[in-house]
Amino acid sequence: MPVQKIRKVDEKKKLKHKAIVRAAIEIFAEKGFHNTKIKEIAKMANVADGTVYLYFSTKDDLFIKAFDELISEKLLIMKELINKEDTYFEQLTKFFDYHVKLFTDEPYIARFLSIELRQSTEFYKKYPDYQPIKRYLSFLQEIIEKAIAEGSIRDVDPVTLSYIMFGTMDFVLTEWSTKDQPFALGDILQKVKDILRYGYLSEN
Amino acid sequence: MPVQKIRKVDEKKKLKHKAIVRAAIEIFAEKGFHNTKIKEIAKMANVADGTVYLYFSTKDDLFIKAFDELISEKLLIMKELINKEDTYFEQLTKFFDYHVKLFTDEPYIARFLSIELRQSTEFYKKYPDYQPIKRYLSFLQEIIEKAIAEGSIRDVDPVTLSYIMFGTMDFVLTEWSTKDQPFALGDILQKVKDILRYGYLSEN
DNA sequence: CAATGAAATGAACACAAATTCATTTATTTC
DNA sequence: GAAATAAATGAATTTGTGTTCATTTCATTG
Repeated sequence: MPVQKIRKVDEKKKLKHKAIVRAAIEIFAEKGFHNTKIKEIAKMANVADGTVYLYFSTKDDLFIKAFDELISEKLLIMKELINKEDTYFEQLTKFFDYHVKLFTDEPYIARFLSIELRQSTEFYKKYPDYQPIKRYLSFLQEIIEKAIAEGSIRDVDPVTLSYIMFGTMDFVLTEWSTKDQPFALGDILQKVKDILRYGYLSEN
Repeated sequence: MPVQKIRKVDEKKKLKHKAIVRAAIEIFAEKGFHNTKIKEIAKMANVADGTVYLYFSTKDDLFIKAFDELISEKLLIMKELINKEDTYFEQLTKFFDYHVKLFTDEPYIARFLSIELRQSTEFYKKYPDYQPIKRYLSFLQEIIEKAIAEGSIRDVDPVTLSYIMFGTMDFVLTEWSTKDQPFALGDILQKVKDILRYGYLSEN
């Protein structure tokens, strides 16, 4: 097997690719898909407008790939973090915290997630295969299934619970990021976890 | 007090206004804000392009007013329906059902709600006063407060519970409407209510 | 039933922004 | 280090669509 020569161009290519994606995420997040100009992304990534089209075929393509990379990256970190927990119950509990942490560590990320979720309705028709949240939800559902098997949570429908968890966190994060952080995320998260654990029925 | 003469034009005006709004809701819902052309709305409402601008100052304005009217209408119906329930606990329970009913009775309505929720991030900066979901959430929070006072649900934070309920229903409806009705809404709704009532903890 | 004014029309305008491509610059090869 | 190849540039092109406004149609009034 011949030693693969590492060409200078290839390194550069990867760097540019990354720079464009990062810039894209940031600006898409801030302004939404339709208010984002390729010019702006190019500028932030320090490349010419045309260069963007050497790496991505269209604006749609850039958006899709940017989001895909973001989700993949976050999912990877999530799996690493989660797998350190001893029980599946703990994994489920920590899922809330890590999700919020991962999608708020840079302030624009949460906005990108919520924007994307909506935009996806638009993309769904054009690109039926594009279901970026799916993997993320599947992972959550697996944890739920294991926690049920473990006996630490009761036998609820994993899909339903995943919708509740994700839908809630998404709405909370959307409110939070739209309204310029009107409430302490940690507090509300604690309350969410409490309600979802014990339900809202009176104890008696 | 002189008897107000009902002028033919005034009636017509109201009719056109309504026709444009209805068309707007339907097309915005189907295509999202940016993929909707005024021309199309005009066509569906059976008016000329320019006529739209006699009733609404800009496309933004039309979108905002259309959504406002939709929410107002739905909220009104919701209040009527809900007030027939005897206990606040029942009101809270039925809120789920009515919400889903109201936003799925015409197939595009749910999509409009979810699109709007997202778009609002974009509009929020331009029009800070525009917070259409607020009234709806407030109403839900009032019911929660009363149910707590009544003693039928435990003393949870009303805002948090309203986020859980709304966020969950919104995500469920988004999935449902995006994916061309992949699951029976009634079934999943039942499961959602069960989890939120009793929580996901094991009974023992 | 004229005369007046209001409402409606839709072709034309203006402009923003995605994409292209002829040209320039950088990298690799022998 | 010269020739060949690859990458990058950004001005120019193209396209799409929100909005305007001169003109036409319709409604009201006395």
